[in-house]
Amino acid sequence: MGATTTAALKPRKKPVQARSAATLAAIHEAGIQVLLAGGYARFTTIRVAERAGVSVGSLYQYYPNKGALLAALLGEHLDVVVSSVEGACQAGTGRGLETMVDGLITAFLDAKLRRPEVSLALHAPMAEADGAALVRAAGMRAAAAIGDMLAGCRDAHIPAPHAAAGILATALSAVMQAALEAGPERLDVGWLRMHLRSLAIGYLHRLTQADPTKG
Amino acid sequence: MGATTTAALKPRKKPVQARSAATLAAIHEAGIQVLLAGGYARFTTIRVAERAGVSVGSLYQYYPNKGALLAALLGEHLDVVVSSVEGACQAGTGRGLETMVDGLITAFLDAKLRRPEVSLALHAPMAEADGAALVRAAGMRAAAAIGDMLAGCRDAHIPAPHAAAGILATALSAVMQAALEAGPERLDVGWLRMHLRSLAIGYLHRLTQADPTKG
Amino acid sequence: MGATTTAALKPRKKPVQARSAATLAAIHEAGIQVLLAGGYARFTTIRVAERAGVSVGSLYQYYPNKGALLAALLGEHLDVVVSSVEGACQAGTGRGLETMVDGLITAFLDAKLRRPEVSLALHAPMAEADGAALVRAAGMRAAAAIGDMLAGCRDAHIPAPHAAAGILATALSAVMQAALEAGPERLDVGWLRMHLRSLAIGYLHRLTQADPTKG
Amino acid sequence: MGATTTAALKPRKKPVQARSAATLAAIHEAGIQVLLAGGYARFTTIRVAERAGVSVGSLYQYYPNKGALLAALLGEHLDVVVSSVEGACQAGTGRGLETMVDGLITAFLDAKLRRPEVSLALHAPMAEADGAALVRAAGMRAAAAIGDMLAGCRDAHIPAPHAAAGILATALSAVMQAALEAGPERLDVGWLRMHLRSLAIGYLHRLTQADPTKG
DNA sequence: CATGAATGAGTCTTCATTCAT
DNA sequence: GATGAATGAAGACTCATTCAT
Repeated sequence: MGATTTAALKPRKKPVQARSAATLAAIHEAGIQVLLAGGYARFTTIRVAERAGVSVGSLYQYYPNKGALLAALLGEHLDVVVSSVEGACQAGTGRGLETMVDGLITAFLDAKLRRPEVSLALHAPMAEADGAALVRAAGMRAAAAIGDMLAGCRDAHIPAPHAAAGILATALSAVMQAALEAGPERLDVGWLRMHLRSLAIGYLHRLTQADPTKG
Repeated sequence: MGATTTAALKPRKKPVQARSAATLAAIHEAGIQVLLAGGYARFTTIRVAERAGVSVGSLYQYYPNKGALLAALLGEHLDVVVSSVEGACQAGTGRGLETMVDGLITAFLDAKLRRPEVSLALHAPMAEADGAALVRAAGMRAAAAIGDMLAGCRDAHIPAPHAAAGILATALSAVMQAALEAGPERLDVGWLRMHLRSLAIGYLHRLTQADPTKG
Repeated sequence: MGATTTAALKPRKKPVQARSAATLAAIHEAGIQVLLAGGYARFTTIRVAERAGVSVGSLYQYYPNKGALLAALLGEHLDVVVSSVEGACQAGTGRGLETMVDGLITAFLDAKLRRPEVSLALHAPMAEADGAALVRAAGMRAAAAIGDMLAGCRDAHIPAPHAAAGILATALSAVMQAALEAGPERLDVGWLRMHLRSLAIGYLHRLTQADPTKG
Repeated sequence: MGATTTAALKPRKKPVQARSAATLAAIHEAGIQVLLAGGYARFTTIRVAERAGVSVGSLYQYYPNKGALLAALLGEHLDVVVSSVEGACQAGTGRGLETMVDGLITAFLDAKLRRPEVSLALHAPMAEADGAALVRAAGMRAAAAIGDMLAGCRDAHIPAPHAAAGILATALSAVMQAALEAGPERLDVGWLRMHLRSLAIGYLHRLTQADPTKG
């Protein structure tokens, strides 16, 4: 299903005209809104089109099917976050552990908190079939970047840095998501940052000490 | 909506005859199978009934609606895991930090790995509306138990133990789930245990050092 | 459909034992209650059986199908009313017009108001296929009795008394039913009786004057 | 439940394209046909759509649910009849009793006999829950109009004219309906008119004489 | 005989997708 | 290109009826 699915989920055409770009953006935004308002279960093409102020037909001009739209929504969000993380990792290369982690977490928090509702809206789709694949891919990209950074840590030797990076990425994402789910307004960013930091540094620090024969 | 939903999702009747118990069990198992085979999107009452070898009508004799079946599946699994964790927490009360964490992780791993496919099957449903609520509730139960245990740690003072417990539970679950998703066969339990341990101990240890003004 | 239907709607067996009679009565009463509580749409065999405190199986011991149960409910009620009317008509034979009408209306009111809820409960079923046939038959019985009575009126010559009787029966029933539907508590019996009387006497009286060439 | 029901039963959208109008009309007509052919019990959305030569989906584009379709069918018919009656009542205002009654009955007969099958088809639905409410409302509109007319009768003082109007409307409708049910072909309109006239005039006339203390 | 679990045909309703205008 | 009416497969759920226990 891999190749076929992937192909089928590609957007139909690139917006070459200004109008197209605007329409595409409207659909995009509408998708998030619909997801937010009614959950994954009420995410229908008609509702998205209505909210975007276009007809279903137009929606299908841009996306060959519902899955492609969902994939686009997910893909963009994941890309923003992962790109941000990748940037931080490049910037952090060669630094000390705490500096690395600080940069990583700052980038991650910034990316996620720019539009917290988007993360909330996409939570359910991320768990389903095609979504999970995209998430997995994004996770691997992030883990690769983080792993590369960790491998070149100046003041600490982290064994199996790419494996550790995968675990780290997973843990940080989950805690972040859980914090968002408690309600954007109840969110204490300083508190959250502190705990993510403790989690990351504590974990990595511990890895440098315990000598895992494996990993 | 809380009460209403909860009420609407309650199973319809307890099996009083032997025949019923078998049917109920078959439906239960079939639910997992269907989820595993086709994902949440293909989880339909008809398919579940077919796989269970009963008619749709029978399914509806035990569950008032699809959501109730899903809730039952989810609820049972979550209960097994959380109960296991609660047990470990009670047993770990008054011990040292590492002992506590070891007990906790062992219980968690045992519960999750007894039937790894179940965790996989239930991943998507856990993200959707009603599922999320159940997960949240289970998470809180677990966090409460872990927090209580941490509060009475013999050899370390963990500030705001219940908050830490919540984060810990989230992180451990996510890493566990990700590990399962990589494929049950590719799973190196020893390796996983080590990393969960490092994550937990590293995090908690760090919390005792850093002096968080907040939390 | 006539003969077949009729045969199929006959109760399955006569209650020869005391227990049977009690069960039958319970089912009967439960039928009315269910109709009253949920309307015709919620009138299901299971609900009736539950309310009667018996199993569906037992219900089917007494009635071969749902229609038969409904027919029995309807039939009994119609029979009570029509019998009462027939009695009044026999008693009124040979009297004057007003005496006749008074007797008729008293009998009708008495029969209908003994258990007003029953009339309400049965309103919808009376309009449906099989019900309508029973109602028609009952109406004809009543019209026959009333017509016979009218034919022998001492102080007035009513042309085509059986035709008039049919119309009278229809009109009185409808007004009665409408009055019940307004709510049993809001019902002013004296007022209702007066109007039924005016309707009947006024109509019949008028018939004696106008010379209908036809009828 | 009043408001809710009413809202839920509203048609979904007005046809803006020519194609839509045709579809809507076809559905409407098909609804009557299905009711006539199979009775209320066989009135299903699928059958209506089939008979209309459209898909179920199309039906649901115009009516949010089955009840709404039924309500529309019923509503239109009732509105035609009541409007006709209202017109006659306005025209009859200030006239003598017999003139009034003649106008009323003519209007009523005309409206009902324009499409006798429609009345037959709608009989059963009129007795069920939502139908009954519509009928009640229509009855009140008619009674109000008739009552207003009667109140201004030139040659007769009718006590409590609106109460009398309600009873009159009920009686006339019932007799009319019963006459239709005997079969449209067996219907002698002259005969029916005469009896409706006798019923109405006889009743009203009698009311003016007898002095009812109440009503 | 009574019970109530099981059946499955039949309903209502939704929604991704197409295509005539 | 845009529109939105039409499609129809598919899903959730009900309920009359049967029959093993």
